[in-house]
This record gives sequence, C-alpha cells and structure tokens, in this order.
Amino acid sequence: MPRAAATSQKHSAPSRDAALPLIAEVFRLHGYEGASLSQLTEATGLGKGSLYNFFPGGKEQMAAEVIAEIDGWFERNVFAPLRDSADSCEGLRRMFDATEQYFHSGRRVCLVGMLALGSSRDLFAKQVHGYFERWRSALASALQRAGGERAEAGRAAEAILLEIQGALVLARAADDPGVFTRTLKRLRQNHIP
Amino acid sequence: MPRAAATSQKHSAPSRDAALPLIAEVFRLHGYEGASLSQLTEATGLGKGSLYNFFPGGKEQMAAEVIAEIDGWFERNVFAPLRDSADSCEGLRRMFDATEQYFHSGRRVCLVGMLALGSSRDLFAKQVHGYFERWRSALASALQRAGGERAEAGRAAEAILLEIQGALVLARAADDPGVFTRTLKRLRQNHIP
DNA sequence: GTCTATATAGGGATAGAC
DNA sequence: GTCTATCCCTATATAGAC
Repeated sequence: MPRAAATSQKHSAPSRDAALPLIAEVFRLHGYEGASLSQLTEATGLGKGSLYNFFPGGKEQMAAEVIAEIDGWFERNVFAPLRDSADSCEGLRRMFDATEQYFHSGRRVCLVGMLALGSSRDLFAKQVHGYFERWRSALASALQRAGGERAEAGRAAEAILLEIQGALVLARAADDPGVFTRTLKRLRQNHIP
Repeated sequence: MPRAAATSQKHSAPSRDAALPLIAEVFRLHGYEGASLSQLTEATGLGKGSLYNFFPGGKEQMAAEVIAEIDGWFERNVFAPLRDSADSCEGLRRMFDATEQYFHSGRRVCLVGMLALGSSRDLFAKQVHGYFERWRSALASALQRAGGERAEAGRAAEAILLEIQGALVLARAADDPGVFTRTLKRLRQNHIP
C-alpha cells in the first residue's frame, strides 16, 4: 500500500483508505440497509461522485471492503497471534486484549455479527462465514496447544466466540458495556491459567 | 380479547392479530429497515389501507406491537415458569424447552436481539431493555432458588442469556443451527442437576 | 374495513462540467 | 478525481372510492 504517513483529518476529502473506517462506522451505527449515501458522504466528507469513483459497486462494495478490512485487522491482531504465538497462553491474552480494544470495551457493536443477522446476510454470507470460521479455527488451535484435547478445544472455541458475540448484543440491549467487560474477564479467568 | 377460535388461513384478509405473527416473520427475515410495506402486504394478504387502518403508526407501530407480542409469549412460556415453578429445576427445563422451540432449534433469529443491534435500536430501546431484563431477573430468581448464592445467580443468568443470543448469531453466521442446539444442550447440562 | 390511486420524499446510482 | 445536477425507482404514508 503506497501511502504516506499521516492520514487526513477526517474532514475535507480523505483518501480512499482513510475513508473506509469512517464508512465502517456509519454501517455500525445504522446497519447496512439503514446506512444511506447521504450519511456516507457526510461522514467521509466525500461527494457521491468521489464515493462512486472509489467504489463503483456502491454500498455493496463499500460494505464488502469494510468487512475485508475488519477481517484483515483481526487476521493481524487476533488470528495470527492465536496461531503463531510460541506460548499459546500469550496468544489467548493477545486475543482478549485486542478484542476488548476493538469493541471499545463493549460500546462498539460487531458489524460482522450485525450483517449475519440482518437482511443483507445472503449478500455477505461467505465473508461473514469466513471471518468467524477463521477466528474459531485459530482459537481452537491455541486452546489445543494450551493442553486441550482436540474435540474439546473445538467446542470451547465455539463457546468463547459465541459468548463474545452474545455479550455485545446484550451490552447493547441493556445499554451497559459492563456486560461485555465482565464477560471478557470471566473468559480470561476460565481459559488462561 | 373477544375473538373466536380458528384464525384465518394465512391468505385472504387475516384479522389484525392473526396478521401480527406474519408481520413479525417479515421483520425477522429482512430486519426493521429492510422490511418494506410491499413485503408486509404480501405476507399478510392485507392491502396498505388495511395495514394502516390496523396500525396507524405504520411500521414503527407494527414493530412495537410485534415486540409486545413476543414479550407476552415469553412472559407466559418462559418468565412465569422460571419465577413460579415450585421446583425451580422444572422452571429451568421449561425455559430451555420453550427457547429451543421458539427459535426453531436455531433456524430462527431473535428479533429483539436484532433490534438491539440495528439502527432502530433507539426507537425500541425501552422495550428491548425490558425484555432482556425481565428474562434475566426471572432466570436469576430460579437459579437462586435452585441453590445459588444471590450475586452468583445474577451473573449466571446474564451468562446464560448471552450464550443464547450469541449462539443465535453464530448459528446464522455459520449457517449451522447445530451451534444453537449444542449450546442449549451444554447449558442444560451445566445448570440442571 | 378494504382496496386502488396518488402524494411526497428519499433512496441509490449516473452524467457531465470542472 | 471531485463536485452538482439529475434520473429513476421504491419507500412510506394518505385520500377517497367502494
């Protein structure tokens, strides 16, 4: 990626990949169908023309690229550490830290989970499926190396993922991020010796 | 409710409260923003005129009444048994049975959870909050009567709810209802002696 | 009460000037 | 590459005939 250091200041024509996180936030706030082009232009400071120049496929392409970026972030900060850390407990720790950070301690929803539930689910089914499957698989690998039996590690990985997602739903429903932080704390205690 | 026995056959002008479940299903399939009046008219067999005659507040009122109906169903089939069963384990069993049935063993999403995540969350925040809080509270009561300490029962109730929600998200994301049934099975084993 | 027709607004998307 | 103006469509909602 041939880009210089400082990304622009959030208003006044940000570059294409500086715009992606802003687009992501609009989707998180309003959902896929709920997000309108007007909101997208306002959030990015880009006119419709520029948006369609960057993303000829319109909203659908924007969402797809947003998912891809999220997936990339998790690949670097979560999946890879889980798979590659020499000390598997260190991998788990990094997963929990990154997760807590990414979801802003429960104040930020999971866009991928939202897309899984929403009406747009079929549009992005493959990406959504891949994201969770790669997370589950990397987590299972770490749990197995931490001393678990193979089948049991797989089940535990699934359970942990689902608790994270559920905590995000409930935190939002109760308007209490504490649900999320409590859950992560409990997961750490249960799975990191 | 002054209504006779048999509700109409799903097509050709169902009555107002026969329409509600059909409306609910449209919301579940397409989300709140994703659901259009055309889809609502098609699913119910009612013209727009009739729909607005029944629900002058439009989509928002329909969704609100759908949530109220869901809430009522859970009150009767889940919350009340949890609170009132003489044998608290019997209450837990009835909760898990009703939950598995309601969500069609993981093939049906939780509309209330969806609304919690989506852009419409502020519109229905109070109802969403109330639904989960009453569930949590009833469940905590049962767990406490089953022999748990008060604070611990509260935490366990929160954890169970969140696992159910997370399982629904992941089941949809993975397109594998088994995630949900496995989770419920595990929860039964862990909490029903 | 139920329908058809219509009003009005906003959606996504494109064309073309700059 | 970026904007403005515009296209077409579908959305929600309403009016009025029956």
